[in-house]
Amino acid sequence: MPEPEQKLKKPFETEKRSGDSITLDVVARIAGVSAITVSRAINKPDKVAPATLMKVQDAIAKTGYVPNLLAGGLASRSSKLIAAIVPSIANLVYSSTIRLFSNFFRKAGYQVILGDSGYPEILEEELVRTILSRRPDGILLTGVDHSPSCRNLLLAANIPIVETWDLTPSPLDIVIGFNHTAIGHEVAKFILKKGYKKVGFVTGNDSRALLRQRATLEVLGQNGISSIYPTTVPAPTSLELGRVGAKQILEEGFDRGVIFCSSDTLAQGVLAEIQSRHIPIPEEIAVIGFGDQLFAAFTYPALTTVRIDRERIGQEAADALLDRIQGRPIANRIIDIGFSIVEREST
Amino acid sequence: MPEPEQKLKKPFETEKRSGDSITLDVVARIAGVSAITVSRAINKPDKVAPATLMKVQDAIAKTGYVPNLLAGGLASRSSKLIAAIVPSIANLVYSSTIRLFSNFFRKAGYQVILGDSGYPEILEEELVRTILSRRPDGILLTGVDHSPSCRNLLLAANIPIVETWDLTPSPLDIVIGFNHTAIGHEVAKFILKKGYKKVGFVTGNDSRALLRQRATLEVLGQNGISSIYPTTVPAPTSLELGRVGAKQILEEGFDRGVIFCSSDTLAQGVLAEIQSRHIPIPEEIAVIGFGDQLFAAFTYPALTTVRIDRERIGQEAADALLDRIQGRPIANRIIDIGFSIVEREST
DNA sequence: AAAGCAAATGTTAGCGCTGTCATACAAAAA
DNA sequence: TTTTTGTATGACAGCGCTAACATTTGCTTT
Repeated sequence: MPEPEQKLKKPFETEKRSGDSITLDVVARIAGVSAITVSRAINKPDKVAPATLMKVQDAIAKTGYVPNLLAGGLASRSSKLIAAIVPSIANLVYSSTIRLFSNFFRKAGYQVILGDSGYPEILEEELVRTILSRRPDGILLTGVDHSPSCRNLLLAANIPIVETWDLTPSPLDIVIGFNHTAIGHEVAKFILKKGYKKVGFVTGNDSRALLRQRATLEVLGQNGISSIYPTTVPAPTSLELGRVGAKQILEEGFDRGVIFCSSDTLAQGVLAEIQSRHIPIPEEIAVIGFGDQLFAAFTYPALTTVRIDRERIGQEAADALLDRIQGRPIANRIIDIGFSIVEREST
Repeated sequence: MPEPEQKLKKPFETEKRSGDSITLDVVARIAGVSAITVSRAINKPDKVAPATLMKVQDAIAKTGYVPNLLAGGLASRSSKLIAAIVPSIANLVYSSTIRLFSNFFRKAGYQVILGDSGYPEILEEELVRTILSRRPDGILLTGVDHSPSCRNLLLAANIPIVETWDLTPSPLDIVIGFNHTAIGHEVAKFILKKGYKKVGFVTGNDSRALLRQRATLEVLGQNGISSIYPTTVPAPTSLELGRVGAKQILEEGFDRGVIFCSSDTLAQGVLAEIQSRHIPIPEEIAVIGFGDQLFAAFTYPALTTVRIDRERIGQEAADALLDRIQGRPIANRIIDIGFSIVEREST
């Protein structure tokens, strides 16, 4: 174990209002040009003569200058910041999409800031307010339900907005998602076609997941399936909660049929619980997930699930947002990316 | 499907340099006070008389004023931004820690911006430069290996820095992590104690993971274990890659013993691959993971793994960073949070 | 009643950058 | 040669806010 006390770092001399930081002016003086020329050399290099550009780049390298985007954003009224609000960054469903989204915007010269709306103690409005105080050039939201005051706040910001993961006839600006009710109906038809007589549900406590369950039940009911075992588990789904849900269903006497889970993660837990009881899958109990996450094809048995093209949500959202930001017209304000049922070994 | 063309949102009138945005001055005029009083009402409400505070709050509500933190940060030389650089936000190992970290800082009035260093095409230095241009008040890094120019950049920023997930005798500022070599040694001892004769490795291509493997091999070699099946898989680990690694080991003739994986996710894939071949776990093949993620206790069979207190990394990092930012002395610049081996059903 | 003091509020001067317009200068056109 | 055009650069003001200092107000103290 190394000695904790090496050379002690100099304490952060509270250099507020010191003047020794390296600014555009410093670089300009060293390069022998004016500040605005340095600014141009950085932001619009084609507007600067090659020889000047070189002088400026030398000066930047020599001084280790790092531009101050707070100042730049204030002056140009463009922060080069995109905000994304997701229910939880610790959920692969969202974070993998956000990763693509961020990477796309990075290439376009923007940075993405994340807001996590999954803490029950904070209101979406509060989150949005905090984020808007950074003056993002665009914003991505998850879901289409917002309180009236939140809607006002967003509209007043007068920036491009994309709502995702759901559909609405009246988006704030642009919406990219899919139809949860249609998914419920299709899953029900799939269940009927496969001939399962008993149906269990392990559903996360989330409005969209509950919507899917309701839609599935509707069609199932219309077709005479009445042996239903619904379970709701708390919102951020996990493998553990999948096991908890499955345990509950099993203890209620469910012995054969199919269990429809509101996420692939829950389904993974359901698989584990069933396997721990040595019940054959899918011969006695079949399992359906939701999302078609990367791992769904590689569980044992491989998971039948509802495929959502999450990459496409991220990509379409990024494209639409960037088009709006850069003043290009956009083709559609409402984009339905659809879904499909991927049948694998668990059914 | 709803008609895509509802009332068309007014195009974003390029209101650059318009004067109609709501600023402190507007609020001040409506409240009948000076701008600085509004500023104080927002940031230091105890410095303002209750009656004045109320007037200001009314004016804010009436106007829908949202402070501009770009301007505020520029003027106060404090952005209220904390940067966190992680190898991938789409990795639960990091994103769950970051979530706690962000939540802590949110309560303290800071926002966390994320940088994803996991794209091979971008240099850490470039990422750091982008992030520093937002003038964060503190920065969290993952890992302790940085190029010299990156170190200079970070040091020149003169802000508190926490390096995590590893240990070094000479941190940039503060380091919070654990000893990968010690883990390798302990896992080797555990393997020896359990009496396994053949040892497979499924290791992600990551310097810290490789360090652990090397340390394990060292002790194993010293104790006469020579039946070794090492596999390396590409860097962002996944369930799929776990299966790929296991398949490779199995095809090389590995038939009984233990497989040590560099992440729990890989281990999950290894479990799936072994199960798909109907080989009993742990009777014939045992599996050890790394990280003790939430799901590790709930797989079937439950996973034996190396427990890292990730929450503690996040919490200690947040505490140390905030202490530094607020000028409080910190007790230790080097914090070793240790580890433990959690034995479950897979060994 | 004068002096002293703390709390509340205001004035001023930037923070570091970029938009806008002005200017300088060289090359092309007349 | 003079005029026109375009390119490169610069001066200046101001983005919206807050630190620092200044002033005012209403008190307590002597």
